[in-house]
Amino acid sequence: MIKIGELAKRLGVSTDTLRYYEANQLLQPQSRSASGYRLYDEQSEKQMRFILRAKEVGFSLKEIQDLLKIQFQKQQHSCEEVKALTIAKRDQVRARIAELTKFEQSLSTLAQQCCGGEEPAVSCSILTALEALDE
Amino acid sequence: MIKIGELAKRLGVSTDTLRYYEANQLLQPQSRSASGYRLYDEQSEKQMRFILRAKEVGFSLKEIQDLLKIQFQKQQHSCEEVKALTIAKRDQVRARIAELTKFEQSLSTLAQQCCGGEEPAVSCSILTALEALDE
DNA sequence: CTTGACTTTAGAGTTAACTCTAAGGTTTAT
DNA sequence: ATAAACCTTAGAGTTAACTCTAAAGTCAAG
Repeated sequence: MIKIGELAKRLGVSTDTLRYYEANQLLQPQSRSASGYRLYDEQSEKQMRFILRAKEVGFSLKEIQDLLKIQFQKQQHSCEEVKALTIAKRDQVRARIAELTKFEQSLSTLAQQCCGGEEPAVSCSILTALEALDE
Repeated sequence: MIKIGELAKRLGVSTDTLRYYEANQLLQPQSRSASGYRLYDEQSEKQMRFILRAKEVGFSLKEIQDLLKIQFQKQQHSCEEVKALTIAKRDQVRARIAELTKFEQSLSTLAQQCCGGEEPAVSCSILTALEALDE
C-alpha cells in the first residue's frame, strides 16, 4: 500500500487532483492508515491510468464516471442493462474515432500536397484540405 | 451574407458562442453591415463546422487555433514550416485515435462477454476488460 | 527530540469556455 | 409608427476541473 504522494508521483498528477477525483467519486483509496493517511494499491493505479487515458481522449469526468459505473453497478443491475450501457458507450467511442479519422485524413492530404520547400506556403491551406471533409 | 442569429441557428450554437469565438480569434465575420451587424458567409459556416468537430473530439480552443494558424500563417511561413506543423498535428490525432481504438476494443470485448440476460451482472466488469488495455 | 518532508481538512482562487444581463440601437411586419 | 424581434457592447456570472492556502497532525532521520 502506498500513500498519496507516491501514487501522484507515479502517475504524474498532483495530490490535489487525486483528492479531487476522490471527492468526485472517480477513485476511492483502498483504505486509510491509523493516522488517517489515504492508502492506495496496484488496482488504484490501474484505475487512475484508465481515468487519465479517458480524459486524454476528450471524455469529461462525468462521462468517465458513467464508464466506471458499469463496474460499480454490476451488483445491482442486470447483464441486460450493463450490456446496453456498454454498447452505448462503445458507439460513442466509435463516432469519435470516425471524426478523428476524418481529421487525420485531411491533415495527411494537406501534408502530402505541401511541397515542404522553403518558399512561402501560399498554396498550402488546411481549410482547402478540410473542406473535403464535409463531402 | 447572413447575420449572427441565422448562423447560430444553422450551427446549433448560441450567438454568444460566436461572439466569444470571434474575441478569441477562431472565427472573424466576413464583414459588418452599415449599422454594425456582423455578416457571415458560407466559408464562415464551414470554418465553424470544422471548429465544432475539432472540439467534439477533445481539442481545446487553443489547439484549434493552432490548427487554424496553419491556414493563417501560409503567407508568412515557408512550406517547410507549415508541413512540419501539419505533420505534428496529424501525429497528435493519430495518437488519440490509437487510444480510442483501445477503448473501443475493451468495450466491445466487454459487451461480447456479457450474456445480456436478466440476471445480476456480477461477472461483467469493465475494469476486468479494461485491464487488458495496459498489456 | 526536533527538523523537514510528508499528510489531513476546509475553503478560497484560477482558467477555459461559455452564458447571462443591462442598456441601448436596428429592422420588419402590421 | 410602433411593437416584436433582431442586433450592439461591456461586463458580470457560471461550471468543470483543477490548484492553492492555511492551520494543523504524522513520521523518519540525525
